[in-house]
Amino acid sequence: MKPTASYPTITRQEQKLFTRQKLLDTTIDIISAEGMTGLTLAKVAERAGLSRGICNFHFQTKEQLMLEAFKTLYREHEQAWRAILEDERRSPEERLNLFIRTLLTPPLADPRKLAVWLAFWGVAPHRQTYIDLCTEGDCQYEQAIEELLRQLSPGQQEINGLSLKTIAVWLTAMIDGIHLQYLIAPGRLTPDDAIRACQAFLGSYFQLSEKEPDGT
Amino acid sequence: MKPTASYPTITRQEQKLFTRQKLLDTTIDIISAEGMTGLTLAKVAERAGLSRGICNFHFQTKEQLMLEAFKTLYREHEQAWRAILEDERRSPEERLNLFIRTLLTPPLADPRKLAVWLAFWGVAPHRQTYIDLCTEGDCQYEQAIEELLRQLSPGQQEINGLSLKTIAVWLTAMIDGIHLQYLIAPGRLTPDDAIRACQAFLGSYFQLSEKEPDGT
DNA sequence: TTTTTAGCTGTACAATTGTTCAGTGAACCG
DNA sequence: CGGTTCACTGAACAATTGTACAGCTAAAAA
Repeated sequence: MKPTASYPTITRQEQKLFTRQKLLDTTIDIISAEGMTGLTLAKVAERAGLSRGICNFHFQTKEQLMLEAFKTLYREHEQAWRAILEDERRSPEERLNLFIRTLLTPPLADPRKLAVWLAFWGVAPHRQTYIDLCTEGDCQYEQAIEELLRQLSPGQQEINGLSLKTIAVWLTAMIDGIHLQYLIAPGRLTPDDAIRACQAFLGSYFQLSEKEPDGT
Repeated sequence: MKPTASYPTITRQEQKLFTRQKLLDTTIDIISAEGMTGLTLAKVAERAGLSRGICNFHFQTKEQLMLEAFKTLYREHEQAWRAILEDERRSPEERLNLFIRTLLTPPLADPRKLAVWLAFWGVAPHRQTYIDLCTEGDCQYEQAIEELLRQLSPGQQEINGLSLKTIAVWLTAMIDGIHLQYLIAPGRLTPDDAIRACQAFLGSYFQLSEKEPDGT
């Protein structure tokens, strides 16, 4: 199959970037559907409609391809939470609520995407590079949450003797745990319930107005 | 290598069970060290000091071997929490504290073991058999926690409008999330901190006496 | 003892793996 | 236009994969 010869001819540079991205997308799709053990360079190439050696051409090695796919995932995630946490137009409380809701409901928290995260995490403990990536990404993530919590409780550095950083770490742990539950025990925990769990957890440290979208 | 010819000769039946268990242990060791992608029947056989076809002989297929290893893991885990949660000699509060501490500190919560859990979970979403196993195991687990919470708040079916079951699910989500943090961001969350997180979380629903082992 | 049984060996096999690389043809540029 | 560049091809590679199975040997049974 040849490069899609569209009307306004695509430059070679664009074509390369386009193919590269397609390979990354395909990689994530396969992992999502079949898990880490189902990922094969041949499969990626075939599914992308390209030739066998294409992955090595773009990424040299399979390891590199996986790492790059992982980075893509992290970038998407970062973009999502930044858009919410750092949105100055909303009140801190609004942001926190929206943040929780966004992370615990589709499209961010859909089984397909979560499966990829889990698959990568399952590999991460055995590769320092992955751990480094996680550490770096999660650090900024938690700092952003901490910052939001700080805005939520102006002046105070501690709540009930706990630093805001600690509470931020706890919240991320809780969110990750809920994601795991979604995957491992589908249906056990409804998104609404999960949101309530986080709000209840935070409610014991901050005064949050119960926001009911609609009354019964 | 021949079967270890000990002094009191081992029966054929015992030998078979022994070998079978050794293969399962080796499987878990390899997954722990290299992840799911590092698991190979040849490697298992070699590391166990046995011949190539041994895994197929005992488990027919690789899939079966993995499933059986997963079951072993679940059994160990179940044994651990049952010993604590159902220990009638301790007060409910003691049991809850011990339960949390046990699940969040070594030897149960050591990186080696957690890595295996994570590796299996990473595969689970793609095999119904695994999910079924998880669902079954987790159900009993959560029911046991719920029962303990019930003993902790006698008479009440709800707390702050939340069912005890809901709180039990939340607690397991929190514990899983902490386990994930241990692996993905080692050192970020200390066991002491993690224990405090759970206690703080539960503290907003139950009256628990802060148990300080030693004062500074 | 002799015969039977069965746990295990180790070779063999087809399939698949990640990776290499000379070749190709279209985009690029002077 | 004509020469160069380069994204991509696809056959070939050695290595490794899961699995099958005839044969061996020591335990069990007769």
